[in-house]
Amino acid sequence: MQHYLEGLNEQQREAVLHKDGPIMIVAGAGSGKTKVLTTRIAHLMAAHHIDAFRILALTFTNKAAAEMKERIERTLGNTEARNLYIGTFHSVFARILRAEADRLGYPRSFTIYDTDDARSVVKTVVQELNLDDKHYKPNLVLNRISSAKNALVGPDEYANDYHLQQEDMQSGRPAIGKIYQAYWARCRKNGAMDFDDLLFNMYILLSTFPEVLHKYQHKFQYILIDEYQDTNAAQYQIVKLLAAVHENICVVGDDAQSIYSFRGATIENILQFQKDYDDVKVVKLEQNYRSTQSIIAVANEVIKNNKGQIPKALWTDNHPGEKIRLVRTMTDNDEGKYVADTIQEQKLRNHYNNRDFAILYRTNAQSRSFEESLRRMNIAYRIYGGISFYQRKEVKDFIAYLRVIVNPKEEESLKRIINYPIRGIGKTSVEKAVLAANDGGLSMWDVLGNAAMFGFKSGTLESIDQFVTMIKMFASELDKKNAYDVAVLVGKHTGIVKELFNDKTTEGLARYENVQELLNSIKEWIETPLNEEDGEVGDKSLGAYLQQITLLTDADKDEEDADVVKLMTIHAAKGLEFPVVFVAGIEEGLFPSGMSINSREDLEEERRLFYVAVTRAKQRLWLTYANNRYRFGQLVQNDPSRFLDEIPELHLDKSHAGGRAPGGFGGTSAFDRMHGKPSFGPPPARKPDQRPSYLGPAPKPAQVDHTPSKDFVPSDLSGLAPGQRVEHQKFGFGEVTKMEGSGHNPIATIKFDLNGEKKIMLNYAKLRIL
DNA sequence: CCGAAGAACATTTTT
DNA sequence: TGTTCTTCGG
Repeated sequence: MQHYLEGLNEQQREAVLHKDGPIMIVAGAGSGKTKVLTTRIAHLMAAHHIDAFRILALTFTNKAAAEMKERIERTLGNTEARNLYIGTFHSVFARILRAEADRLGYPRSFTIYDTDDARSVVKTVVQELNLDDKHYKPNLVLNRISSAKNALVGPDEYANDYHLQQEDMQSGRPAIGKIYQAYWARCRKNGAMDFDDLLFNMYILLSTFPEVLHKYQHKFQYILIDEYQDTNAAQYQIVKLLAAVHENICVVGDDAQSIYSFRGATIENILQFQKDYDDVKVVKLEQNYRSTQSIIAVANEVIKNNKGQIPKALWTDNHPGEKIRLVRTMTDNDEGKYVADTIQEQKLRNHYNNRDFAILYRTNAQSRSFEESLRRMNIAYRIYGGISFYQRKEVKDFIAYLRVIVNPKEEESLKRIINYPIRGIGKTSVEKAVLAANDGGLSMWDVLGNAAMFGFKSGTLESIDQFVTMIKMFASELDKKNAYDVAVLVGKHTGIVKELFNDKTTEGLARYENVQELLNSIKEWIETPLNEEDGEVGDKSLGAYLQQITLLTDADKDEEDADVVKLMTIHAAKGLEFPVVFVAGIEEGLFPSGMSINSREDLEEERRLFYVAVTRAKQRLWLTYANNRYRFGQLVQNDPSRFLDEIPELHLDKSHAGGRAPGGFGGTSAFDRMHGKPSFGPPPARKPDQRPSYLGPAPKPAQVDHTPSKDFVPSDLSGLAPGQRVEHQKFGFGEVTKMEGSGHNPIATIKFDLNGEKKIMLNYAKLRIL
């Protein structure tokens, strides 16, 4: 009975057994935090008979949630854990917002915008306000709006806030408030929420509808929050509301691992937790079960340079382990090569598999040199982060169709697909529709549905009508068929799948496969069993599917045990562990990032990031940096990171690759002599079709300008046929040799007397038939 | 109206 | 270096 308690140490057990009232678990890296959380939930269910439906667990990634669920199932030996409310803040709130959408004036199947979508809405809004998007850069504006939302500052409040207005004035962007208002309104009109809205609207829902608040306050008898140090103000307020009745709130976190302040997270939440509730139980987990003593020592040495932490001492009983290897290379390419070589060597010497290695870096852009060298050595790898599956153009295009079917008010997706595949509704027509919509207070979809009233010319009108009919047809199929069948129908009926299939280039093939994979994922989603009865959660509609996938990262769909080296940013590595870790690019300006060296707060966050990176390693750790690195294609010099100076010499082994001379500059070492040359192998061969650069750019074929005859009048070209002689405004006289192209886009090939053979698009060019 | 080709610009980090 | 925006020719 309760065998699951046996593997716990004293503090862990204390955290698990504490039943009611607030508890804060300060959990150092690798101290068994997930184990405590899952055991605690299992214990609540098994020993105290708490219904799974009444437990809310908020995690940082979907993957962590899935893992926890699985572990609880294993512990309890049943499938009750499926009924837990467990997931990221964003996905759990999306679920609730879906159920309560009508109260906020949103459709149930509201669209969730990812960052790209949001950016593009900002851009349109800026343009519609007649502002310069060179000055009001969408990214910058969106960040500002995002921070406001994360601080629960709404658009009107923002626009009327003296202090914020002053700030925007001083940065020369006084119109941000206006943009925020317009952006907010546009999202509402589109029936869409961005990531931040999922939090903000959840807060609005709870704070304006007492009966809703009451419902969820009572429903969630126990609340657990992982990675509490990375919660922001909005999340904090929501949690406070939800926990107010039962006060059975358990937060787990480590202030030393707070690395998301750029996303509005505030370390204050965890530092202040004890003041938020009476009688907070505090448990500290300080024993590390993950890493060697050397690794823990280095982590501790570095992090102690930060001020204002919760006092704690991370220690371990583990093997002392090897010293940490510090490696300098000449360039980032050498760094890549060194790491790949070392992986190869370690595999042989210490019998590691590919999956035992991780390469961690500060920025996504650093992945390239590692990719290249790993590929060259035939070592399988996988990159996490970067462009996720659902962000690829072809996937997004397909998803846009599905979004429009479910929520036709949604303009971004509508604009994306209205002329894909090409159906003759071009930019001007779209602009016209948008303008008409804005003038009439309608949605673009409404305008398209009544296109005849808005004076489109007949050809366009026909295309629009066909398009509208098609979307309506898809939508009506949704009542009869499941999401997968409808998606397949969309692929067939629009011709997208066929078009991609016919593209036999490598990229075309990949695009085709991606769309197939998307279809498979829908199928899989349909076939996964629903949660038990819980009405507001489980529905297998297309709308629910779409909401869910936007919140997925590619870290979430890990083909587990694939034997590959993992490459990711340090942020993405949070919560993970690997036998062997390489932390790369430890240079001033890169790590710490050049953006963060101007304030103590930012710099300390970089240091915490370094701490996170180091503590991912279980057995062996390499720290690498390069003297020179390509940035924007330009070779740039970097100094070694200040963090390296904070590591006492005795923990380091510098013998492997040049080491690092005291004071930061190095003499020539064996490694330098080996790797000092900028490149390996034969010099890059010039592509055969490339002209040598000393010849200058290839001369353009001379063009003979033609002055049109005085009586030049463009003829009606609908009957144009090969053999006819024509006059072109610019190219002069010639003979039609061939006709091709489709109905509304005919192309004639014409052999000109003076300018050679050219292809002419007839509905553009002006020709006179002689 | 559409694609190709050149220019401009971009790098923190992510739900 | 790699992507996205703009321009231009067919």
